[in-house]
Amino acid sequence: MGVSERRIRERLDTRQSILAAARELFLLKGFEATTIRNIAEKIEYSPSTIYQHFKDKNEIFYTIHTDAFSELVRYLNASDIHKNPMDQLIALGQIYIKFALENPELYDLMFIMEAPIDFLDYLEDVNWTEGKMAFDYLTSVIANCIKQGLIKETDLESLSYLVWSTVHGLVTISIRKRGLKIGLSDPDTIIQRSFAIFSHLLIKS
Amino acid sequence: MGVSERRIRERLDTRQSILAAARELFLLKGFEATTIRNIAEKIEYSPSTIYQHFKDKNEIFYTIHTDAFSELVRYLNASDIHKNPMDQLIALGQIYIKFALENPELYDLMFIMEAPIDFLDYLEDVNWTEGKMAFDYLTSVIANCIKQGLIKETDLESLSYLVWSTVHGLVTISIRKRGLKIGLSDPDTIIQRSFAIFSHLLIKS
DNA sequence: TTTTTTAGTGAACAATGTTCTAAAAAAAAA
DNA sequence: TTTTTTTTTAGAACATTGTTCACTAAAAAA
Repeated sequence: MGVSERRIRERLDTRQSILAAARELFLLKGFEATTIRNIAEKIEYSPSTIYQHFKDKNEIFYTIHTDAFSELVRYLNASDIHKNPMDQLIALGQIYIKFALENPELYDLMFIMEAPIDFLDYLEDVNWTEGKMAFDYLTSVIANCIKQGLIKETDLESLSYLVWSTVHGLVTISIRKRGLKIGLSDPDTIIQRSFAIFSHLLIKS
Repeated sequence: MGVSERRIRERLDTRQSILAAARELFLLKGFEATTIRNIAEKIEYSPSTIYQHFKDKNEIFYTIHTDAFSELVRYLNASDIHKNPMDQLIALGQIYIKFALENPELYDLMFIMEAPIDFLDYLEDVNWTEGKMAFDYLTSVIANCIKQGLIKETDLESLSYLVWSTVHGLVTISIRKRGLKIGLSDPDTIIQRSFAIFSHLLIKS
């Protein structure tokens, strides 16, 4: 009898609908303004039902954050069309920036907000798998660059951290609205230009 | 009669005590956990008194953020002991990083959190004076480097933004706890190393 | 048909930022 | 000194938040 299978399926469906509603509200109005009651109303359940599927609000957004990482990684993988690892590295940076600028709220959730990391802390999980995988990918591409003599040999970990930090810095200043308020050029343009300069610095090294 | 002067002084005193209490609680427990009632209790006033001095919680933290900028700028000014603008630029970066790592909560408030910028939005103020002044200082030092041929001539705005982004990225990954959870070396060390690599890239350009 | 398990609800709790009304205190005016 | 006006302060109240708990309805298993 496939009855228990159906129940599992139904349970997964409501879980997914909670996530979909949460994500939609989050993209529309942000984290704080997305309340459990909002989500419940949207899926036509009572607020307490949500707590049957998620421990708390943080877990909901940790899950959304994980999904967003799948999307980012899918994006990043497109960089492997380049044979030359230096080209791939630059493509990687550009894709990363593009993702951040096109999905600022998701980027915020993944790399700035406290909610997902707080949930990780609650799990007493030391490993942020999502982030680690993306970082390891970057590291491997940079390792190829060094191996082929395209970048001067230096400490791989530090260099990878530098590259990540740079693109992260470029986009977060904009996302957290520190760029505009300073009378700079259009965020997108200045980010592109700055990244171009950084790329040249790397290549020439 | 100096009575009104005294009243103004007293008013300023309570205002300052609100700020001091808010700052202390904030450094101890963070933004969310610092409640208006907490602050009121600490200075032995009722919560509503606070609203006679500040429009809302955001204004309190906008003010703290402004004070923190004074401190940062005082720090940064120490960089002018260097005659060589390239040395000064590197010192600037190191001081900036030092400030961020020693005052992570303040740095967070100044460059990551939404509260101060939200208050700026409420004021309909387009200019984030505090940030602009610090950025202009950086820009002027970089301009000197270019003038003296120590850095290859490029778009000044983009290069300044790149330098700021890089150090900002280096420290914010750590502050928002994305570094540790990835199995990297000790945050302080890796930040130092990455910044050293970045400095070399800049110099050689 | 009865029992057990599951799904779902509504009311309630404590805490939050904020506002409003009224009291108390201080200063100014008489 | 007494009265009036202004300023300070407090306390209660409001709407909203995340979250929990005791209970009901429904479905599945026995």
